[in-house]
Amino acid sequence: MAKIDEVAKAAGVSISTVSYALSGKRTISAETRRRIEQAVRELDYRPNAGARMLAGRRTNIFALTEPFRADTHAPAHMSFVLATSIAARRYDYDVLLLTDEEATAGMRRVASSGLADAVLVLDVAPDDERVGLARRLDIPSVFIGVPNDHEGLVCVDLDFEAAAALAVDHLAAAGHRSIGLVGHPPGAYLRSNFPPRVRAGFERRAAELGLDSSVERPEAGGTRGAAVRAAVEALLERGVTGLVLHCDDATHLAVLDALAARGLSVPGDVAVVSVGATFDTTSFQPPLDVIPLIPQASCDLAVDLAMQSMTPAPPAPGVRLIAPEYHEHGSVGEAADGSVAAHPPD
Amino acid sequence: MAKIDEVAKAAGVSISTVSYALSGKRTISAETRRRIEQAVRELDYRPNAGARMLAGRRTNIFALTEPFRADTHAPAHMSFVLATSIAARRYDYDVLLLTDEEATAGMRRVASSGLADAVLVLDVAPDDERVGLARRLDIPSVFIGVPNDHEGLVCVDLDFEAAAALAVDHLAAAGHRSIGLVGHPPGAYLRSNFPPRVRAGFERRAAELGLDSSVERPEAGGTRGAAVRAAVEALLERGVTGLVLHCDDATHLAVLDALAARGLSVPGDVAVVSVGATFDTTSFQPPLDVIPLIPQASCDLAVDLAMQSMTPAPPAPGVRLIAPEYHEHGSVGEAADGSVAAHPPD
DNA sequence: CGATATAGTCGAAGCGCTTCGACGACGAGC
DNA sequence: GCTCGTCGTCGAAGCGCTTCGACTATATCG
Repeated sequence: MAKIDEVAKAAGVSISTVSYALSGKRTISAETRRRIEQAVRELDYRPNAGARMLAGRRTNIFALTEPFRADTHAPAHMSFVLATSIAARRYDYDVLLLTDEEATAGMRRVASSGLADAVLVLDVAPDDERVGLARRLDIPSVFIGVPNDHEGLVCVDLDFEAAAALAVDHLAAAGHRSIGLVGHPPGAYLRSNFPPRVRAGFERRAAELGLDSSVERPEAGGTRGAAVRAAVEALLERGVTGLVLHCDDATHLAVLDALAARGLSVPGDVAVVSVGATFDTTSFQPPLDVIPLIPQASCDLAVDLAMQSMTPAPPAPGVRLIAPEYHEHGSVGEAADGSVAAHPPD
Repeated sequence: MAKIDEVAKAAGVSISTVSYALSGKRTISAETRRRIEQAVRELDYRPNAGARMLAGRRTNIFALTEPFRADTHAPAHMSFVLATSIAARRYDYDVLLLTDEEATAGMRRVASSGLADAVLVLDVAPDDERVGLARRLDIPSVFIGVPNDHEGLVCVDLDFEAAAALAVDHLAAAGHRSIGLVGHPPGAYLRSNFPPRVRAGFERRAAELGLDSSVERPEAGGTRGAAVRAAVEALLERGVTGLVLHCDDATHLAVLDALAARGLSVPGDVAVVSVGATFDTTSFQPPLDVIPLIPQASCDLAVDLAMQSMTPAPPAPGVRLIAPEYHEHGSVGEAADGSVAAHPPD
């Protein structure tokens, strides 16, 4: 717990010189800097956080609001929290966690007590109460996810619509004329911002290409995949030969099981593409083509934007969509009827 | 962003009176307090965090170190993070998250820069590098989990040994003479502190009661429960009629599937007890008896101890084990051979 | 009834840092 | 040779709060 005056004394310079050497905000001679750095090392000096906040008007802390509701899909959300935390550390920022009811109230508290320099908003609902609050806050915020009303906000996310459209493109290019989407349960469409966007992208592109399309949104868990099985049955009965999966890993498994139970092979009889997965789709049997949701991509960008928000030239409000990437793993084959269209785009 | 001097002026008192009224550290007349509180409300005053830290030598922040490694079981760990955060808020404390590589290095950084008042250590490995560091830190720490070498540390956890023993007691009381443990995969016994404790409690009590006992530790995931099925087969071949489950939810499902596939019913043919689950075991088919791991219990106690660590009378180092509780849901029946022992111990 | 305790309030001294303005030294330009 | 600008450094003024000691007014006691 050495203090800056001890460093100054050890290096034979004044307190302000130490401060400038450490912050780099004024030029310091190489020799002086060397002596200061050595003193810092020898004394294991680390500036006091409170003093730094008070004098520097900067906390080096991001508040991360992530409700962690009971129905939150833990693995995906944990990935985002982790990715945010890692991204923040690149700029020497720490992450303060606001969960549960405090996810909203804490934003106000933390902002007006000057505990954080910016707020990162996770697990964004379509109609999120943190939207209005963010506009009123006197520190910047960045949303990872896109609420319905996002005017004036800085948002970052995978382009889920484009991702779904890209999946449809690949199925269409392989000759599939009737395709199905296995989506999240209906409840998720109210609580989360992205399931509706996947669905919209899926249906729009299918319509543009003149494909038959259907959507099923089975409840996950429950009686051991029965709902998923029923959903798959329903899609197959409508003649679907290409499947887009936007759901959790257990539902992925259940879909593959249901297909196997019907004696259908992937990609022989049915083509399958996973969209927006944060988990590894290559460990399924068979490995699945995927347009992944990469937390690191969103979180890195979000943190960059948060940093920029604190400069004199903050980023313009608006939605930054990350372009989807298609990863082939062999789960999409030519449609059985042979009426194959052109090659997959790109 | 009103400041304390504005509150003082609005209430017609001095700055120090406002401070004392807000902290309660000196007596303030009812009338004065009323005027101050009103001014605080009208100005929406909130003390500046940095100034408070600097002057008060207290951050109102707990550092929470939780590595979130790649193989971390997300739902369980998220529950602990959430429970800790909620418990901390009860004392007006915020939680700063240290993940990944920073889980260790961040402890040192946060402690010596005075960014946190105490450290809460999650996801404790048997041989955890944070143990040595915690001893050297100049702020207190509380471990949620018990490392092998815990001398001088304050630790909190479910009494996993007693929990496993309690499960064995119930199986024995129902007349089961040959019992099996389905534990976490072998790797988890190195990374986590509690699987070995469950195993030890299981084997010790089985030996004390003169039961035949076997342990299987199937790899989870992978080829769709094949390892779990094999483990169950192996146990059944050894004549096991009572099963203790200490594993993730997917493995629970796989075990029940494997039993069903053999045409065995629960509790008719096989008795099943789940130990240390953080998930709901009543949604299985059938609902399972359980000795749950309740994150809230551990985290509340941990936060209480952390608070007490900052008083002039810190808690004595040592392991605080939380007594296990048995919840009956009908998955344990009398053993088939009829040689039933006494009733389950309370 | 004077000595003493107690309640209620205030002023001022920090807490450890950042940053502004100033100043000396020195090289460049005229 | 003198002025000017730049580089490197320093002193000191805060940042907004907590807390110590002191002071007044009132209550308590022998």
